[in-house]
Parts: sequence; structure tokens; C-alpha cells
Amino acid sequence: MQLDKIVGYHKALADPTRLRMLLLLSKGEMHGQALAEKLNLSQPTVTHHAAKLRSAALIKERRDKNTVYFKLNTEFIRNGGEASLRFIFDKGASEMEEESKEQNLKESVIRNFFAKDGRLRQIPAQYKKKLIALQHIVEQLKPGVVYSEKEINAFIKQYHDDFATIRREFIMHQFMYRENDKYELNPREIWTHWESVK
Amino acid sequence: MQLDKIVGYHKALADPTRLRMLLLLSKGEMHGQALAEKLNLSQPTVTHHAAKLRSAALIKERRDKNTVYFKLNTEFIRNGGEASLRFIFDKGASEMEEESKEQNLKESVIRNFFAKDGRLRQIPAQYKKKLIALQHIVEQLKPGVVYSEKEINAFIKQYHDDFATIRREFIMHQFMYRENDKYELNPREIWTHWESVK
DNA sequence: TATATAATTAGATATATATCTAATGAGTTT
DNA sequence: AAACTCATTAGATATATATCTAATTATATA
Repeated sequence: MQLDKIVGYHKALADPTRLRMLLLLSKGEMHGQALAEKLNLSQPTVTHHAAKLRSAALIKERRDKNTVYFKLNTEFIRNGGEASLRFIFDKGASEMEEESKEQNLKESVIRNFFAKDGRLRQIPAQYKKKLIALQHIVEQLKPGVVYSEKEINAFIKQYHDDFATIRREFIMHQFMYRENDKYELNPREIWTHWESVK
Repeated sequence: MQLDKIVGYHKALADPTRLRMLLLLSKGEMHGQALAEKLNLSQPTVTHHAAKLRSAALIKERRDKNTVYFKLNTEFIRNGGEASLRFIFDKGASEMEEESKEQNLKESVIRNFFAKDGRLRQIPAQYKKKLIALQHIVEQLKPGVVYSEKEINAFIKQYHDDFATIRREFIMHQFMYRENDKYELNPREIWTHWESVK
């Protein structure tokens, strides 16, 4: 049971200093020293908070020379808050100890929505099943590889003709990360954040 | 929503025991003893957590005889999560008044620190005034243009001989942005320094 | 009135964490 | 190589908080 992920998410946001950091970053990326100065904190304190925000997937970092720039993980923030409480409502009558149920569902989705040749028959309408199908496809991409939009489209078309929709869902649900029309897989921790809990 | 409110909201959700309470309550209302038993906790501990959830408006209570029943504050939970992060993307309205107040200071700094030929007499020691002087200079650069370090140095030397210090301050205070020795103006929203984040 | 049940408050303790300074690391510039 | 700059790690400290037991309060019933 991954309550810990949700707890971590809210812990990251349960501190005024970190909220102020996010507020500053909402205007654009900043490096550590600038943040420390704006917030009247020491650099180590900024590092401390940045680590928490990063491990909750709320910010991303980029390094230039020896300075590190932080910026919001915007897409995640937009979706994360809502997702973090969905588990309260989406949870059926089933108890927490039934994690195997998750596995069954996964297998049934793959069995029923994917043809023998591996193509996706149709995009599941049900939220949970859709995520499972998306994840099944996205797992065929290689971590760390930067793909062009063309490449992503071609890749998706192997599975389904509506590549535009699926490509958008990849971004929407944090399976991938897009910058300047370059696509890259997000780390697994980010896109296994919630779905196992609901 | 105020910063403290948001912090309180996330603090309430930043604990596994409280999440499990919400999960239990999502199936229907329960009284304290039942919760204590289900969660393997003492009654006082349940009281403790219930108080936190209540003051974050996540649950409501009802009393019958001498037992207290808890239930989810469903509407709030459905809306509150989204709202709690919207502040990051909204523009703070209270910052507007501050800006007019600072206009006077700005004029006085430009009057006192810049000579008639436009050169900077000296770099102000006071933090706020220094920022104003830096901004006054940096505003002469064109947005969107990528400058080399040589060009930046030459540009600054029109205003002051110590170009190295001022160039560093440009970066430090987010007026400019450096990547691979190329310099570029940051968008104005980033270096509008005098809205402090309290 | 006395007794029983549920909840809260008080007080103690252990763990977590926000922050600082000092030391170290990593990368750049001279 | 030495000096510089930004970031991180280590270690210390103070505050917050999750949990317990014991005592108290509130309500109901015999």
C-alpha cells in the first residue's frame, strides 16, 4: 500500500518555506543563491527544501556550469493535487490488503484491450483502465532517450492510429515529459505515484 | 486562500494515519472507538487526529448520546485539493499596491545615483537601491536578444567601469540568464523584485 | 446516587524536521 | 596550480508532533 507516496506529496507542500519557493518558481526558473536571498535563508536550507520538492516531483532541475536552476514541474503540479485525493473516492468496497486485485485488473486490461498482434483495440474509457493501457505502451520506450515528435508518433502508431490523443495523454498523465518538442520518458517513480493506491 | 491555510491543509493530509482515517470514512461515518480499533490506536490518538482533520475542514462530526460520529466533508475535499495549489498560478493581487509605493523610491534612486550623462556614479550599497540601479541599466538591453559575454561587458562599461561585478549581479538577481556563456534578458516578471514573498 | 461508556485533556516521550554553521565537493576562471 | 563560486553534506539545535497512559469530563442508565 503506497500511502507513503501521497504522504510524501503532502509533506512536501506542508511547509510555508516550500510553498514560497514554489511561488517564486512559478514566475520562472531560479538558481539556489537567488532563492536563498529572496527567502532570507542560507543556501543549505534551500538545498534541503529543494530535495524535498524534487523527491515529490514538484520541481525539476537543470545545471549550467556550477549553478543549478530549479523550475516547477508544472504538469505534475496541475494534476497531482487532484490525483492525491482521488483514492478516497475511487476506492471501492475492497480493502487495502487486496493489492493483488490491481494485478488482476492489469492482466485483464491487457488481455481485453490489446489484440494478439499487440495493437490497442480501443482506448479504454474508464480512467483506471486507460492508465493501465497507456502504461503498457509507454513501457516499451527506453528511459533516458530523447525522442522527436515524429518518432513518438511513429512509435504510437504501432499500437493505435490516434497517436495525437495518446501522445497528449502521455504528457497529461506524466508518463513523458516534453520540452521544445523533444519527448523523454519520466522516471518510473513519477508515473507510478498514484495509480496503485486508488 | 492564505499561505497558512494551505500549509494547514497539507499538514492535515501529510500523515499516514490520517489518510487511513479518511479512507475508512470514505465508506461511511464511524465513531471514535471503531476508528481506534480499526487503526490499532488509542482513543486519545484518534481524538488528536480528528481535531487536525476537522480544523482543516476535511471531516465533520455529529453527536448522538455520548458517542461522536465522524464523516467526510465531501464537498470540501472535492474542491479543496485543486484550490490549494491554484495560488501558485494566480497572480497575487496584493502585490499591486506595493508597486506604486516603490515608484517614488525608484525615481529618487535614478536621480541620485546616475549622472546627467547617464553613467552610474557608484553602485548603491543598500540592497533595494542597488536593485533599482541594476534594473535601470538592464532595461536598456533588448529582450530576446542573445548577447556574448564581450558584448555584455562593453554594454555595462557605458555605465560603470566595474563591469564584472555588475555582470555577476545581473545573473545573481535574475535580470539575465546565462547558458553556455550566452546572455539573455529574463522576462520582466522574473526581475520585478519588490514584491516580497511573505 | 452510583455506575458504565465514550470522549477529551494533560503530561510524558520519542521521532521528525527546519534551520544554522562549518566542512567538503564540483566546476570555472585566472 | 591556486583562487573563486555555487552547491551539497555533516553535525548541532530547537521546535513540532504522533503516540501512549492517566486523569477528567460528558452523557446515559440501573
